[in-house]
Amino acid sequence: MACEDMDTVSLHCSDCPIRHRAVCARCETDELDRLEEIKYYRSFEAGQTIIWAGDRMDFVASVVTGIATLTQTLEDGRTQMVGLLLPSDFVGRPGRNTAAYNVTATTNVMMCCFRKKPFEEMMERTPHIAQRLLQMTLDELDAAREWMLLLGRKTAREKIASLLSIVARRDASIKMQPAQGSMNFELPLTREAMADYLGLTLETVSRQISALKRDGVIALEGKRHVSVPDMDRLLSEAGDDSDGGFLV
Amino acid sequence: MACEDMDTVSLHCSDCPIRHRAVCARCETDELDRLEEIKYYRSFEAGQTIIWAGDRMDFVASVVTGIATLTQTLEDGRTQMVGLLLPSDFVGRPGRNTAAYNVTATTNVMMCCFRKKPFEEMMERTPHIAQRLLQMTLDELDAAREWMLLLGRKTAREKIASLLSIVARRDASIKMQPAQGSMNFELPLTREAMADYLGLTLETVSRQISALKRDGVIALEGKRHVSVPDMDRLLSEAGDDSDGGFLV
DNA sequence: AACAGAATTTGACCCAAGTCAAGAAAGCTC
DNA sequence: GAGCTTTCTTGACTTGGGTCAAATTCTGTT
Repeated sequence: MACEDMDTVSLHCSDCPIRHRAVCARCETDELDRLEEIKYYRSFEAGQTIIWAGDRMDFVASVVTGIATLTQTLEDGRTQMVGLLLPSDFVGRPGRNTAAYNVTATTNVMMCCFRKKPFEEMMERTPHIAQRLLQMTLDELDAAREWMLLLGRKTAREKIASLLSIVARRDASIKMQPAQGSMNFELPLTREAMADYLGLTLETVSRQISALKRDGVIALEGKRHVSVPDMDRLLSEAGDDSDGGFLV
Repeated sequence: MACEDMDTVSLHCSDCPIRHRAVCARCETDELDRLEEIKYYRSFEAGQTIIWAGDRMDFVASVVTGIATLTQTLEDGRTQMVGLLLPSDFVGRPGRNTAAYNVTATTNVMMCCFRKKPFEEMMERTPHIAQRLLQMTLDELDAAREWMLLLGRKTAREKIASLLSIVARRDASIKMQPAQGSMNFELPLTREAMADYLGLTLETVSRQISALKRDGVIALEGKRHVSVPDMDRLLSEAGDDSDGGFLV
């Protein structure tokens, strides 16, 4: 009935370099053409706001390349990141037509957009799409809850170690490698964005990164390239019960 | 195609005093009988753990009466609440068979459970159920993100004011009344549970409640009954941009 | 009504992270 | 490569909320 490996087999647009995780292709091959019809591309420069909270949203989209963030803000300007969008991540909410969060490009971003109305109609015709979206949303909810534990109960050092291991894990999964032993990767976020992610100030982020470097947990080449000699050490600094049910 | 007011019309089990928000009844009346077949009730005493993180989960459920919490814990015992389950809230994750969080009854709790396998089969036959669950999960995700803003960026006083206004709003919606003007309600949580919700210690919770009382924002009768002379005042203390897109 | 145990409040003290401020380093453009 | 701007680091100081400890109030129970 359902596709056997829904998690790995996804819709591959003919001209997108990524596989959109939203849709399972094997089960719904006859829907591919329709999806092609309603899609279009938009690109954004680093720093540009893609969507303002409260804006009318007439599309849903997949991130093709680059990194974007979801943020929320209090009147006095305090801001909290509530989502980090990497390539293949899904943006938008079927069944709602105004955006709830600011979406900002932190690097140059290419998005593959689908007009919302036809996408929703397609969801009604092809139940597996709704089921797949439900899976993805549940995964995001788990990620949000892990993030809540981080925000509410972890120390600054643990927060930084957690963020580094999350980025390392995502990076490894893109390269199709296991996240263990020694690793290097690029930090795709400024210190300020990291602070907004972690509920800290950028000064504290900087200090804790320096401390982890001083203690030999990580090494830096330039400001953005991180190498981790021992992932297990980093994970234990993060305070997680190693099993790794973690994400975004 | 879809039911017009999916949010208000929900499945009403013949002998449950609540309407389960998971399923739209108007569209799927012929499925009611099947749902009756696979359901059963379980009750739990205050303080009892309903599900341990990592346990095998062979059911999904609706809370019928009482209050339960989802919590996550670090090895050293620091705990963070990541979900608050009030009557009509849904527990469990179709497509996953181990629990990710501890579920604990904070009051006596009655749950209406559905065996997972048949429930999932029903989801495949009746697409609207998956769509309804998707809506609910997206709502929960929004709530989680609002909660992240609270955990990451609000002061202790703002956190308390936010929690009180959330409880007030939920309480009002149960009583089918608007959440404005002056209100009274019961606090269904201990100071410790509030602390776990807010990422604080119970001492800080107590101090901030005393401060809000001293400043006339709230009044207490006993330890648990709260009256709010002016909801607008409370909301402004909470730091939200009044519009009220808030929840759980 | 008297006791026991839990929940809550309050006080005194401390420290992790915030604030403010000054430099240093890394990217830019011309 | 000189002169920008932006990003990052580091220092000095402050403070909000944590910790530890001791009342106080609430809830039963007998």
